[in-house]
Amino acid sequence: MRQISQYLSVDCVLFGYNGSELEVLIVDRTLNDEKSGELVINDCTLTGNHVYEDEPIEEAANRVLFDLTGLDNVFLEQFKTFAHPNRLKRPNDQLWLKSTGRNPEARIITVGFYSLVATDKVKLQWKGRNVRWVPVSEVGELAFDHNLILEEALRTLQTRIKYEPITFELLPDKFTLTQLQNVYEAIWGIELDKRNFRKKVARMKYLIQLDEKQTGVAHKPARLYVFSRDVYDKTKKELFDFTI
Amino acid sequence: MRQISQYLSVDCVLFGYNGSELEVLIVDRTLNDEKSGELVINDCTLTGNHVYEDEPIEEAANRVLFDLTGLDNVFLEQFKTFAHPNRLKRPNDQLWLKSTGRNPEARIITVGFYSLVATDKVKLQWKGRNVRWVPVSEVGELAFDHNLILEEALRTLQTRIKYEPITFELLPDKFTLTQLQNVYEAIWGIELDKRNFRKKVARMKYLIQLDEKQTGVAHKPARLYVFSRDVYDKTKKELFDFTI
DNA sequence: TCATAAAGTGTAAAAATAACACTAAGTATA
DNA sequence: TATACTTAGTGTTATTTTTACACTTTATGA
Repeated sequence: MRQISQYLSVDCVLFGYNGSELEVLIVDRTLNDEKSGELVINDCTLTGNHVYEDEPIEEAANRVLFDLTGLDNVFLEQFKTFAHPNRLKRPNDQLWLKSTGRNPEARIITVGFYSLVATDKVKLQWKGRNVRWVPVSEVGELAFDHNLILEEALRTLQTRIKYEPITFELLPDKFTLTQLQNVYEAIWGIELDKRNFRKKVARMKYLIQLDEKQTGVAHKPARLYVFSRDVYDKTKKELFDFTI
Repeated sequence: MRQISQYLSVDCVLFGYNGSELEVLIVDRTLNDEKSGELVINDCTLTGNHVYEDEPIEEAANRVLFDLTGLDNVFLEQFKTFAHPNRLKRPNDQLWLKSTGRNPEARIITVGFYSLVATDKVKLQWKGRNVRWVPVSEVGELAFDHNLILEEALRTLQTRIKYEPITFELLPDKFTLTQLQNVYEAIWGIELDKRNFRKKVARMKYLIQLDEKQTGVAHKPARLYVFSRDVYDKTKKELFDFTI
């Protein structure tokens, strides 16, 4: 077995929620011709970066996230690795690899992570590149194999929220039950019954009702809730059910 | 960004079922000193292999599986990637890397797959190395970070069988309900109520009762069942439930 | 004070879960 | 050939969960 030519990177699919739709963080990728200055590449990618030598991949993913959002200790989970030898063989991707000094023949292994962030906690910034939230339903063609990566991340998210209380990560610390319901609806792309939804979450002990209400809304203000990780950690063993 | 020194491999956690316990395929790793002939390494690993240049990782995983079992089209799923820079820094692992001509300083990225095979369909063989089924509960210390990989694979399996009908992969084509129940019990390490279990599986349309019975057993013979992938594929959209 | 807008609430029928013990049907053997 | 052995196979009841469905409450703003 000989050493093969390859690189290691992480891609972070950052999901956000704008109050009505599920969004994902997208970065512009532009390249100007060295001589003519002409714009030769102008498309979009997910957020990602290479992994430093001797850097664990989880650390690399956290670094990408921190550089983008200034946030630390954010929900971040590895979901799949993409390493097909042809994943970056489209002309623009080859051009891009060359322009950044990489061997375009090499395999680039990327480990996919997804992350959930409450957009109101975040001020975006990234090395002067244009970063922005885009509704998942409006994401067009992305560079590399990033459409595939986004699809897989979304599928993972849709499944994961059925069994794990991670939707809170997309909301402000204090939120209303309607907001919580909206998050599920946005991720699954379906509508849920309000009364049945509330009956269900009423069973979640880790959802704590506050003595506070919404303010500044032109209608009956809603009660606010918080997610208690403590209560969740204490009770999650009981929650394990043997559904087959 | 410069090219870093690293390798890409796959590790396949092959789960089997022996009729009462969940088993995993384990390989001996031995190394003799070149001069003295003395046995310097004698431990065990999961089954895995490097990924060829230009080979997709799924293909590499299938290749490992095929070389071991002669089986093709077996259930095989990627579950996690392990790439910590120190994952192979124990003395025996360093020795092993050197002896196989690899730079022991390099990072070895391994993509973990797990697979379910009905042990009665399999005749083991692997490049003259000693391969054998070991009950998961009896697996001792493994080389590399393979105990961690096994743990993660098992955790994934325990979760996955709650929501997806993959336990059939561990059984002969025709199986009894008791055998099916035993598989769940072996994977979860708990006992289930027979009557309640049967009520539950009775709702699975893709579980087809045959007009056949067990033979050669010294007691009332059980009805045989098969899993119908066709029926499953047709109904699985309906099965998507919005449990939160 | 009235219009507007979302919050918040209950019931009944159907389905799923959980706990629990005996009879049936083969083989083996005395 | 009768009996022992062993696992297969089955039903009920109480509780919980799910599903479908519509009106009242409470704040703001005009």
